[in-house]
Amino acid sequence: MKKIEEILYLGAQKAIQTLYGVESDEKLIQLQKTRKDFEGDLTLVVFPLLRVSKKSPEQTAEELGFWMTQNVVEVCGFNVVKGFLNLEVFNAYWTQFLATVLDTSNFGFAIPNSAKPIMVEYSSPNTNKPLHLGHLRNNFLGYSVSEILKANGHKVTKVQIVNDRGIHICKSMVAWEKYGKGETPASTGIKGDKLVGNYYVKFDQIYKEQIAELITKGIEEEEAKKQAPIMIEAQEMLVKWENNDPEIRSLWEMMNGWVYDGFESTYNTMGVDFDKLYYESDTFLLGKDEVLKALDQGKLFKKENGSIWIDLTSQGLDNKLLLRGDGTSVYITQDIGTAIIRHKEYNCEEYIYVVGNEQDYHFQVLAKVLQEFGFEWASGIQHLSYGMVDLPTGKMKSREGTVVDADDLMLEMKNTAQEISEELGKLEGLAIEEKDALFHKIGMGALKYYILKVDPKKRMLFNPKESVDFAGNTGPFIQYTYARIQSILRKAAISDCDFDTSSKLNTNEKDLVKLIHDYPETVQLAGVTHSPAVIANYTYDLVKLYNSFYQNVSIFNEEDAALQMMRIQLSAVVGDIIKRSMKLLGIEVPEQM
RNA sequence: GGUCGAGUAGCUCAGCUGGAUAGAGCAUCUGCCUUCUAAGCAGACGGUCACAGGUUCGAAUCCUGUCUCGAUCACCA
Repeated sequence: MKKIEEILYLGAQKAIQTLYGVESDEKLIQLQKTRKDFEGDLTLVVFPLLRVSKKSPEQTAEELGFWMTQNVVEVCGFNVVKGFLNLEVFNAYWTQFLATVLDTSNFGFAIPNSAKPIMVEYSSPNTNKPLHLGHLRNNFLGYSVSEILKANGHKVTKVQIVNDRGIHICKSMVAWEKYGKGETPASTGIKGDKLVGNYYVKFDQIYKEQIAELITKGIEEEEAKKQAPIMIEAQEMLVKWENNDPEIRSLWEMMNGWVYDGFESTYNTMGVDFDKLYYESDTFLLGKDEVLKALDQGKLFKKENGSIWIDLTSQGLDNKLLLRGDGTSVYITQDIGTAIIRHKEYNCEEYIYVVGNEQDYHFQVLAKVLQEFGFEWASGIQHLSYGMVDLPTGKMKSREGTVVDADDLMLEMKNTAQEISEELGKLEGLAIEEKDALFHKIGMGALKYYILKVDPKKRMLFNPKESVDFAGNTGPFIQYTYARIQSILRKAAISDCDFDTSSKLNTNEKDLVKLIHDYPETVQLAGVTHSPAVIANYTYDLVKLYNSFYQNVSIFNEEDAALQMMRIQLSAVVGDIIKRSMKLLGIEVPEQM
């Protein structure tokens, strides 16, 4: 079925040709949705046409409106307000469109695997401390963008790079060795990532004490930081690690293992997953090799102290260090190796890195470096740069203990969902496990929606009070509407009933159908802009409209059977779109709440 | 200081490649449950779209400058 925009565009083109003898293009024919306050469905802005018509705006609009009403079947009327030609579309177009949607599965989505393969990297935590609120935004974004790209027909591979090596994990290891007394997650009942995180904090504590002590002995602060014994131990441990010291390696493996167990449980609660995990410890050596190779090829330069650099000043960037003087690798070295391995293994056309905007410069450099190295596919590297999550009190700071733990937050959301649900008391007939699953759905729905409805690139404020709000523009509001629709569908028990396209749509219904009409474009827009917020906002608009319809129009009291069926089918379509849209956000939707 | 991003209602956010009187939610205030789930609906109140210029039939949107905030410019990750 041809879209009405296209039909009207072609109609307008013909009208202009006939009336003014001119070929027209997108610049001249500007169609847009008619604003709420005016009669009509679509509006042609005639200002750009005045040059051609050589008449007043009103007169031009009148002429075009008249011509189109006569010659375009779908147009049944028009009105003119200033330079705006408001066109009215026949009811039958909308009802037929609705019937088509009913016959289409996954309306608005592209055919799976019909578009270029894309890899999405997200999450990518350090293994020295637990996940927090910032990681939640990252994970929700990464997962959702992957789903949205799939809906746009892309074959998507979800990956993460685990930053499992480096000085940070050595710090936790040193502290555990010295003060851990053999504690394990099993012996303490503490979640693995939390336990390791505790020792990271412990390290910092001791480190500070030692610095203070050295300073009282008259040593400068700068120097004290270098001399603190526990820091020296950590650095020695890192060297041992790089030299494959078996004891250190097994301690490292054990403690990382604890962290992975902890992370797995957190990812589970979050409802995110990965097709493939990469570990920095596996990829950094390749990165080193590639850098040395490029040095041989004369693409890099070496300083006296042996450090290796790339000159990107011709590209508007600076000189960038790729390998330290002592031959050890830096952060970007590893990213170079990882990128190359990934491309070998998956040969994608686009690589999306979901990483905070604090690393904008890093990814600019990474793409340039890989291109300098001769990897053409590096032009497909894209940084999905998202803004930081702030608290009402300001930035999250681990030193000030204002970091919001991911596990704690998710549990709190679920508990709030439970409190509110039980207060409302609509859950009779649900088993305990079903209720528990429901509270999880609602709690996570609230949290994910709260975070994803904001444009990714913008910094966002996380207000704990607002986030547990379940009314208004929230996830639970959308879930609630879905549950309402399911209640209707259960009662109606629709079979594959014929749909009568002669039913006259009222304002509520037509508004809904028009919005449904926009769904495919919305999914595409979310895909090209990598923005779940586009889906979230669309869904909210749809749900708002539906609730208005629901409240103003009775379905089961309708005597006209065809009309009643149309309303039920309309509800079914809305429910289906809500469900699939929420799935794009990683949010589940309940049958009852 | 250089580079990048942001600034829209008291608060949190929408506003696509320029179009009509700038929209939601929260908060405050009014109504609506004997009818398909009131986590809802209908309404009121609330704006110098940071500021100043420019481009044009028309600017929250594009350009220039200024101000404010954030990020970044490490042999950190």
